[in-house]
Amino acid sequence: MSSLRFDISHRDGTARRGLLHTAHGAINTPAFMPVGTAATVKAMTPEAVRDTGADIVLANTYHLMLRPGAERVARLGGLHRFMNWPRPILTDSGGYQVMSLAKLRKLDETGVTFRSHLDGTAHQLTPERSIEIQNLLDATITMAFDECTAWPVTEAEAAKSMRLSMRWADRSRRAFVERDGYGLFGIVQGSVFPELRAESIAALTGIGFDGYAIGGLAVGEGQELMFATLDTTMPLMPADRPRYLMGVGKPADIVGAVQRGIDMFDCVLPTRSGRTAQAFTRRGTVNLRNARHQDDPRPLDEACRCPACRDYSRAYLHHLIRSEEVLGLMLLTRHNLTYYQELMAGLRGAIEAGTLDAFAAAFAAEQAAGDIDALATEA
RNA sequence: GGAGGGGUGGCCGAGCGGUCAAUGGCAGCAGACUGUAAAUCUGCCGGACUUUGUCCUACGAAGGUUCAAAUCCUUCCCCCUCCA
Repeated sequence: MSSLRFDISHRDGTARRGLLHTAHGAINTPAFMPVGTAATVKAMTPEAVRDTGADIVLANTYHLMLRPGAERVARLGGLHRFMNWPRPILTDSGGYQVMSLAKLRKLDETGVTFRSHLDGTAHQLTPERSIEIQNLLDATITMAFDECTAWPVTEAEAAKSMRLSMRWADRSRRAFVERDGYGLFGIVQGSVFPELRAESIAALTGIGFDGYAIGGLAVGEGQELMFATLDTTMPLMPADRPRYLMGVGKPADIVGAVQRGIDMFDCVLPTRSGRTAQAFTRRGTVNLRNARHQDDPRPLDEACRCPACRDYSRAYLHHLIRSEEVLGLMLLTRHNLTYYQELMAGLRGAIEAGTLDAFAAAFAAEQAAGDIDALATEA
């Protein structure tokens, strides 16, 4: 019996619409979790994050252990109070940094020793320490410590990496302190190899987790391979527990993954792209830095309810980006996060209505049209 | 009046006889971004063409030296610093 109640209210094909109950409030699924690595969703106030429709945000063990330090956050009352986000928080275990900071770390059976990207000092992360840190942070959902298998890999390398992650998953489970409304998720690895994914799922369900994540995808393999991997992997995942596709993704990735039964997502794309001038829209992406917008008085997307679209012109957003003004980052991040959350709301509504396939088809058609002029009429 | 320094592609600024259509930076034009070492990174950036190449026009202006000049010489124009 898990301490995280997960109610699935609707199904449409293999997709599910649910509610995950936690100590910090409920999460509507399928859910998108904005990434707030350093205890902040960059360029956003927590109020603004909530206003986009987010129920939960993600923070990062590795970054927060280096600065400001897990013990300090604990002394200050935990992450929710520290960052003024009273709702659920999921913390990544540092497993992604095992991959992304490959040049700065040494890995062995015990765990990983990182050289801090901030000051070069050495810091060790083991499954036990990662779980302890996430406990100190007061994470609502704790992630097992794993190695995000890089791409490309041979099957032998992927197997070795996955099996290490499974041993670490067992240690993570043992280190986790059960509390009501808190949970621990295991992470399925195995790259794009169906047998390895199956072996990984068997290992994790044997240990028992409150939710199951799929890791090691969207690392360069491409959407087709990612979906193919989900197609063979998802039927083996426990049906009554939330399923979380880590690090995904582009809007089209999310739609396809929801159709395949994923309940939770996180991705830096809406926030990072918001800081690099790229806006996500129903008609695809728009680069607001492009000269074509400099004289355009129209809103980015007339139908969008976010402040960037509601109160400002494309020309002004373009000017802010060009001028490297902070407001430009704020507004575009706000818009992208709003777009992602509206997409999730649309997916949830479609599952409730039993019209997910039609929703996905309409989504794809509109994205393919790619005509951003159609988003706006002169105000 | 005297002494000296300098004028380089939109801007700043290297180069100081050939490997220079000319390092860098900025600006400009695009592209990328998927559990965030990212307000970052990459490409293009004199013109034309049959565009991993060829040909034009280019380093204040005009002449000159040289097989060869942004680079050396002469004159002129303009800017800056210091001394009177």
